[in-house]
Amino acid sequence: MAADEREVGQGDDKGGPRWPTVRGRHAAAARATSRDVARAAGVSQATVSLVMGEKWRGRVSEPTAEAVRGAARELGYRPNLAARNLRLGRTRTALLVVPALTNDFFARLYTGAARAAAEHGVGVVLYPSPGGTGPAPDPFASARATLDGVIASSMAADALTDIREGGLPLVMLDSDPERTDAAATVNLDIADGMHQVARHLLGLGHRRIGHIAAGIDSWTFRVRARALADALQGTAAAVVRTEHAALDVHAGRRAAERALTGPGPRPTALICDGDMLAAGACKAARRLGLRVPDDLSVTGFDDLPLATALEPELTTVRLPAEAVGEAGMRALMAVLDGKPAEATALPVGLVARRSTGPAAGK
Amino acid sequence: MAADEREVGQGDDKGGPRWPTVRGRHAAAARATSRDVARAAGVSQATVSLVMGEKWRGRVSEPTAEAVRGAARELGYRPNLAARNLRLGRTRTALLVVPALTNDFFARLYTGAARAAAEHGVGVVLYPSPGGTGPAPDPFASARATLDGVIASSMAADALTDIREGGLPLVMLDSDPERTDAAATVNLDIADGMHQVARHLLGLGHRRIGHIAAGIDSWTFRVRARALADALQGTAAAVVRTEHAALDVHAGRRAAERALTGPGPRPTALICDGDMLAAGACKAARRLGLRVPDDLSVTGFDDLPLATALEPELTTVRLPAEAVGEAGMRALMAVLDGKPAEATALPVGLVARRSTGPAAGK
DNA sequence: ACGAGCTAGTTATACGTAAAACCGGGATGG
DNA sequence: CCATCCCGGTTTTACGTATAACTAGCTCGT
Repeated sequence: MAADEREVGQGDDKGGPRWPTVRGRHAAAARATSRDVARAAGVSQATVSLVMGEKWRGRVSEPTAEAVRGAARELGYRPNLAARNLRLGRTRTALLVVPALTNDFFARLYTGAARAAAEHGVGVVLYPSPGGTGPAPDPFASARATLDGVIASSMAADALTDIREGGLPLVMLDSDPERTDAAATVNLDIADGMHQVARHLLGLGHRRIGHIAAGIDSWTFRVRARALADALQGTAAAVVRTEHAALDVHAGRRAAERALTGPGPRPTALICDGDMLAAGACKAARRLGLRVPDDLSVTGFDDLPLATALEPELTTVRLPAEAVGEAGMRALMAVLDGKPAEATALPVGLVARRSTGPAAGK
Repeated sequence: MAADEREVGQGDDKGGPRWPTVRGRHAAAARATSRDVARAAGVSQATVSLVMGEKWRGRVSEPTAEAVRGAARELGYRPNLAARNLRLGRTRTALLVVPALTNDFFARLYTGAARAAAEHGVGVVLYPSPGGTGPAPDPFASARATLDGVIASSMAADALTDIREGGLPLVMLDSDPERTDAAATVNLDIADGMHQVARHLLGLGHRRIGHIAAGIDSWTFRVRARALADALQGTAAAVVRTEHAALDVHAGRRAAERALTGPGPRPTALICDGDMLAAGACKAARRLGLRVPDDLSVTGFDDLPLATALEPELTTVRLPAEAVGEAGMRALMAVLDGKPAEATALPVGLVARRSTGPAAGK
């Protein structure tokens, strides 16, 4: 075939119209195509596709297949994924939307999602929704690949409307299961986690509890406040103080100082919506001359590496972030396979360490 | 054209061979193509392409362009990126290879790279090289997109050989600038950082120094050890003890215990190759009844959020991780624009906090 | 002996986009 | 008054792959 006589990456030599080569300036030395491999192996391009696609059993003889593989190796052939994606109409790529990776929870979530994806032969593209400044482009353009589906954390709220418009199968993480149009949801049983914290502190005799809450309007934090109230309902204990803070140590310290120095009786325990906040609360206690856990018990949420780096080590609620990512990816795979939507809730567990103790002055 | 008469997502009606639709099972309700938009707007597909590509000035009249935009909006048209990538032979996508995102340094590095990429209208795909178990697929397959270039941390060593074979423009981060085939390199001035640490401790009167080193064979850690030796050369101080540890709190604590309880005179200061290790060292000190910084000074490396969460706050070397990511991405963009390769070195700075103090028993 | 079935391939599309080349017709210039 | 240029498009083609449909040659059962 005339078209097959051309050199790798060169235009053909017919008299027809010539197009300048529109490759990137660094075209990686004109990659070999399946046609180049075919020519080198003396077979048709279709045969190369068959062999490379592992679908050649009973279609191509072993010697021919080996010749193709040899030629491919020789030429350093790698299939052009853009072409494959176009042909197949699917990319085996999922988009993961999270607020920020510098938050360890989401980094772990990504890790789990990536692992589950790899098991399915799927890639993961990230869209860290730009909460701060910076350009906030179309998530789909930002993820420069066509996508098969999307997994989104409800905390990446600012990107969600764009994403719904994408019309792709969507798995929501940590979102209100009551009111979501997602194909599936994966949640943590945050309410149970908060109940465990409350029971733990009640058992230690605490009656006056402070809540250092995340100053973020997100389902998971609303659930925590409600669950805490529920758990203390009908007991001798109560939330005597609630302070809101951004999710970092500094903000946590200041919120804890407010909680500990405000009017009324001082809490004997602080429940914090995150380990960072708890670390801040510990610093606040130290500043105020309170010992943890003797004078003040502190609990966190997340079980970051930080929790065991602190002194005393933090009593906290372990959130299985990787499991969330894995479950989310598996749910997406199920949806893509046409299986019915599901709402998964993963258990969380209190990890009692040394930052909680019997209530002081009981 | 007969081909233009077809319904969205349907095959044409000619008598020719019919192929079953090979789209994903969840084909997102058969997305509109540029041809559909063209038909709706009463123009040719080429015109749609012109208008959507923002290259229509002087080629398409304003009313026509507006009609196209209207039709596109109406149909929810989004260009098929796989097709665009195939056509253009470039994807505006870069691959970032890092060891793990759960390491805050690399999470920040990613953040910076993603920001710089967004400024160039480029997307970033991650390949967290699987240091542990799990499937370790071809990085290029894992990133299910064709790529314009690669940015790789030298710490993701296990993936590097595959990557070089990809033949893509490569920017190396934190790698030996002497011996790399990368198109550009971005490094931190780690040696200077270690010199600053050494000077700081020398100034505080420390003479016996322990080094809690990362048990990872990577350029950055080799540089640290060498720089530390250099800095102490010709002074009254010396490294009296070196212990290696994995980069986590627990390993750090055990290494520090070895360093503090081993034979010979006890170090009065521990220089740690990471904040996690330093946190472990602080725990070791507490276990051994040593006060930080009164009895033992401890320094870290990284300046993680952890550094200010600890008590006392950690003296450490701030590594501008985001700047590394940004510089790496900018270097890649420059390489792709055909600009000459460069070797960038970014400054690092000591942050003196409370975990270091005058040498005990001087 | 001969058609059916199998083997080992080949041929012919089509995916959706970008853009070079082409083209009708009105304005313009000499 | 005719050649030229510009405007506003259209036609055509190629990117590289996957796969349905076709086919030549061979085997085998009856």
